Amino acid sequence: MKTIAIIEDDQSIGDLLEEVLEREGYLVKRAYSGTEALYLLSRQRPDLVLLDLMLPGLSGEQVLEKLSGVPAIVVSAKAGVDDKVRLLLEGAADYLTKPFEIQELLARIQVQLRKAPSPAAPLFQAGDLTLNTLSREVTVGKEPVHLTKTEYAILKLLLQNPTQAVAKSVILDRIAQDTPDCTESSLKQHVSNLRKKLRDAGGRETIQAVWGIGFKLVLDGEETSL
Amino acid sequence: MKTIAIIEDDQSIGDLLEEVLEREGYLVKRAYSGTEALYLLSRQRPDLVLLDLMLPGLSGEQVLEKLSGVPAIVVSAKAGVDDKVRLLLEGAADYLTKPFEIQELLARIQVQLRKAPSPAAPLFQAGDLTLNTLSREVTVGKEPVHLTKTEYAILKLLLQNPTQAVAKSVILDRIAQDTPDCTESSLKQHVSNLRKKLRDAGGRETIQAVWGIGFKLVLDGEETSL
DNA sequence: CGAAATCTTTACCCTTTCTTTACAGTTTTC
DNA sequence: GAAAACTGTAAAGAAAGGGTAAAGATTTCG
Repeated sequence: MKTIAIIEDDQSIGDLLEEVLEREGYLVKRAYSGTEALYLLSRQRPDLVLLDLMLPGLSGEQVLEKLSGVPAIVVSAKAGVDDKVRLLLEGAADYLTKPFEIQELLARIQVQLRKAPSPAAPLFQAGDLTLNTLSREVTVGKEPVHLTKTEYAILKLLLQNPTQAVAKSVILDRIAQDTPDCTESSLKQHVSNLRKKLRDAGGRETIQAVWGIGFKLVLDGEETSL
Repeated sequence: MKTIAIIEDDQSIGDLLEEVLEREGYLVKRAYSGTEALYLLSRQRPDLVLLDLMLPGLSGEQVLEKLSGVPAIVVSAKAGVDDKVRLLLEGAADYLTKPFEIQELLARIQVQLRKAPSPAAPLFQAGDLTLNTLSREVTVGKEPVHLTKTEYAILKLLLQNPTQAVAKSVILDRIAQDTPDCTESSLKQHVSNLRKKLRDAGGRETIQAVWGIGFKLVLDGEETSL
């Protein structure tokens, strides 16, 4: 999901934008002044910024300087060519004059986002479970779950083979580099801890035992009658 | 020198564009129909295409499909939102309605060209942290921080992969040219020193340990642990 | 050379993680 | 139906990892 920061002091315009963007599936952050914008940007890096020029606090131009890589679409009532040219040369990715058609804005947002270097999101998902192999973060819904190295390795292996039964010997094999001394009896302990953490984070029971074999991930409320 | 292809059937408009662009220092190629455009593009790959929509032969849309990566600014007399949206979503990088100010076109051309070869940002930022690879300066907010060679290398590596867990072995690998004898135990010492310097300069705690793996940079005030 | 800065090593404490042991509940097998 | 084999969870001790300080080793630089 892409994050878009709306930097706009006019409440009603901002509300409208937020509503439209969220309906399109974007995650929206807002700031109402230049200084607030800088604070917002310092805390997190959105994929795109919608920037109003006439801001209290810092001017839009000053905010623009601080973006360092995040594309910005300037949305302004200033229709003059000089303003457009200046902002575009100063780093704006695009410039739209108010009033504008919301459809055009959405299209131009897509243009900006599609050229972002989307580095093949290394994400594994199943149900409300998400595992990011880059940040090594695991979430249940929106809830982050802290896993140990071994638990992470187990869950990742299961997520790579959803709905398939994974033999205990295979699991031990694959996590051997992380946890060389793990035996079958400690494995069941890890699985138990893992299940508890997922449960505590609000997840359904997703790791199921396969009798005599190992474990598997169940996606839906499916039952595997023996 | 950048090459721009002008695909425009109107001779006088094309001449005007060519003259202006050449005065700006671009190398200009021309095509007067859709089919000619495809031939031109098959022979050489310009850095940017200026594309008129109403072409004899193939339509602008059809040309657009064949561009495969070359950014295109559509220049058209069609001012309707539907046309704009359609073209932008089909791959156009920008859309200008005739008549337009030549200055704005030049600015938008620069916008397209400047982002072409991902210009190896000399600046890395995260939160209130800034690292300038040209001057080798690191600041927390406005406060300059003096780092040793090793500390600088570590921080730069983390800033290049924000929010990603970076394995200790990877860090050791990447800083090996600067600090060949660094081991895991000395690495944690460097990280400790680095954290202390950033802390003393007023920074938040941004370098987080990933248990058993290495370290990562946290942008938000997000918590991964516990 | 000598001083300062930098890097590595050692040591210690604390936290996290892993394995083991124990025991209760289930399923299978005979 | 009972023994055997397997699973699930808890608790505790063992092992490993991380954080920091201090001291020794090395390099840098005037």
